[in-house]
Amino acid sequence: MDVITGRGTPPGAPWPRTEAEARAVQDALRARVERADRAPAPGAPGALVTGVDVAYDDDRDAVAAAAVTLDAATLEVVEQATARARVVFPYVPGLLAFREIPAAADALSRLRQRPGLLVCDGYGLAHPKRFGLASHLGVLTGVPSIGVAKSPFLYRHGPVGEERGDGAPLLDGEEEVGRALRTRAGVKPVFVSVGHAVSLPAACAHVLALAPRYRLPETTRRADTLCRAALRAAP
DNA sequence: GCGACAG
DNA sequence: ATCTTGTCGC
Repeated sequence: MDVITGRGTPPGAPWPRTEAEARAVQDALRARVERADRAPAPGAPGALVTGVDVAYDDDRDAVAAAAVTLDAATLEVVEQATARARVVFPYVPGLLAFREIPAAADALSRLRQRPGLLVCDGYGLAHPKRFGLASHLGVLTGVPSIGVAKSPFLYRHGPVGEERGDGAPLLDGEEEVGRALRTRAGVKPVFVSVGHAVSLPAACAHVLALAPRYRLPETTRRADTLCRAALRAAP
């Protein structure tokens, strides 16, 4: 698919190397997040949903990314791609995108079909600058995106019902920035936030449709397994 | 200034 | 993210 980042670097400007440069990029791109929902309906037959994940080996300075596209209705794999690269940015809370996107965009660019939705590991609008990894990847590709995280990051939430589908607002003070969503009865919830061109209710519906059995969406499970395999594949 | 902090 | 075995439970 077409990724305007080409091999992972935005056109015109080199990838940020310092925290200050990275924060400036977030400030510049945040206005490009679309609010209107143009993602396919959750579980829509034939709709394509792509999970993206990245694995690291800091000792070998290596990263591997994977993009796995599933049919939204059957959750079967339609196509998948991987990419390997060097670590270009350290992990800094709030700047995760600058560490993950170069390799992730490379893997995405190797997909033949453009998906209707991207599912990222981490957050979108639930971010200090309201521009987390999911929003960043959504804006760069133009594809609607959501973020599904495994921990609440900087945010708080009230009690979440014990049944699958129960949820509670993720709050930054008074502002709702996402949702703690139970995908499996009695299991720790996941933390969903809007990335780009998707509403929060729709994002939650997508997550539930993508996670019929396990805590995490099948998209992220598949992408996680694949990028780990790709990392150890080529020493 | 110090601690917390998606992956 | 990653270092790591067995074990409890559906």
